[in-house]
Amino acid sequence: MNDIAIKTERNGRLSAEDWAQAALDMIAEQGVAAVAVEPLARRLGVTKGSFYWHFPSRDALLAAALERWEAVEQETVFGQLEAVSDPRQRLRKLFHVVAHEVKPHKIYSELLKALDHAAVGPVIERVSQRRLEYLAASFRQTGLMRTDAQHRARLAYAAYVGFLQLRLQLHNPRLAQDEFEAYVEHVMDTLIPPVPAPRA
Amino acid sequence: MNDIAIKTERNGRLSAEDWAQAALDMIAEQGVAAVAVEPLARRLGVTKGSFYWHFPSRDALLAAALERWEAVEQETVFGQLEAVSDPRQRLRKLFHVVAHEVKPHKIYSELLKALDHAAVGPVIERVSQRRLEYLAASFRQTGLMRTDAQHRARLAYAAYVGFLQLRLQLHNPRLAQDEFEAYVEHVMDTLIPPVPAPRA
DNA sequence: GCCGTTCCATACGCAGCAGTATGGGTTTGC
DNA sequence: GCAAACCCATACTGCTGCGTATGGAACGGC
Repeated sequence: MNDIAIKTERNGRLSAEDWAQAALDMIAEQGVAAVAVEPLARRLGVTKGSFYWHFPSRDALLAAALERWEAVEQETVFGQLEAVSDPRQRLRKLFHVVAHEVKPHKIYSELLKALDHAAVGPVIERVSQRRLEYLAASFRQTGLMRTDAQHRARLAYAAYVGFLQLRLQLHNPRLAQDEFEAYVEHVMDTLIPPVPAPRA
Repeated sequence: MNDIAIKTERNGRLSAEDWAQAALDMIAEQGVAAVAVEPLARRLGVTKGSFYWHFPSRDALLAAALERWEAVEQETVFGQLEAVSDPRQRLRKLFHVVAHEVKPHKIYSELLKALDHAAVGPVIERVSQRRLEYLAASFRQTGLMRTDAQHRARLAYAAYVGFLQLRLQLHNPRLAQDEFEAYVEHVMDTLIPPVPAPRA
């Protein structure tokens, strides 16, 4: 009784974008491998006949979904940081946002797991590269020399990726709420360079 | 011509351990989802008839493979560090080993990707917990207070996990060999606390 | 209201993997 | 050297997903 309801909300016909969005939802929930035509059709309340009118193959759907995701990925997380001018405060806000808004990163996490897939690899490559450069630029502004800023960006980004992997399934979830806050503070104190002391 | 050779090297019969090892090899190469009976049988130069004598089901094979892995996982990486007594040197050696011996961590990386799997989750939970406690204890010995040591261990371990994910497919591989060494140095300088200054 | 386009259902063939049944070959105990 | 346990091949069934073919319903222009 849940499978049919989804379609009737949107009266009747589907578009290619609907299928791409459904594929992204499926990726977020169960990963890239779960993007299958017939299960998606069941969820949307239609049959394969619908799908193969909009797309020539499953791979085409995956490509469209990834393209759609990459297009809107920009403002999802890093868009909230435009306003903050101070690099340290911007990095702190970034860490805070990443630590608490996990849902938007679900798709990215699942795509990382499918890095070996031919269609996924290049997308993650580009997105990660952009984010790394953004991080490196921010660290550069905090006073780190160029290579150190790049290395610190790599370290912070690796910690971010590992955090995504380890968070969902690991340790008791809500008992350690404030302990988690303390952890985030520790991460920021460790990775964000201190303000240079004013020369006496 | 490659599929048949593997079996004939080991003359004839297979054991349950052979199947478990083959499953682990498959996990290292193509992930948990690739652990399928018939492909493994083809690789081993036998048929399914062999498998279903040793195991009642595919899940049983996965469970046996995971049990085998968890049993030998201890000495694989962390066993090399028993000798080093100085905590800072031990951490440095750990970082160095992790950064350069990637192959042994391939299985762990693939198991992380399958954390949602019912049979994989508990194993990773236990292994990660043990490693985290080892890390926390080492950081504790460097002078960090207990909570800081735990947080630093989480951070270092998240960086380790993210490193595993990002390494294989990302960026040009061998051109940045010495740049990579510089990165590892940066990570150690950032995460390993300095020796406390002798009181003047 | 007619027709062409758009969208979808039904029904098919094909392939890959899980699991079962059964019989045959090989080793081992004695 | 014989019987019993051991190990494997063959030949099935069943399920699920991909892709195709074809016809029909709904919607749009006019």
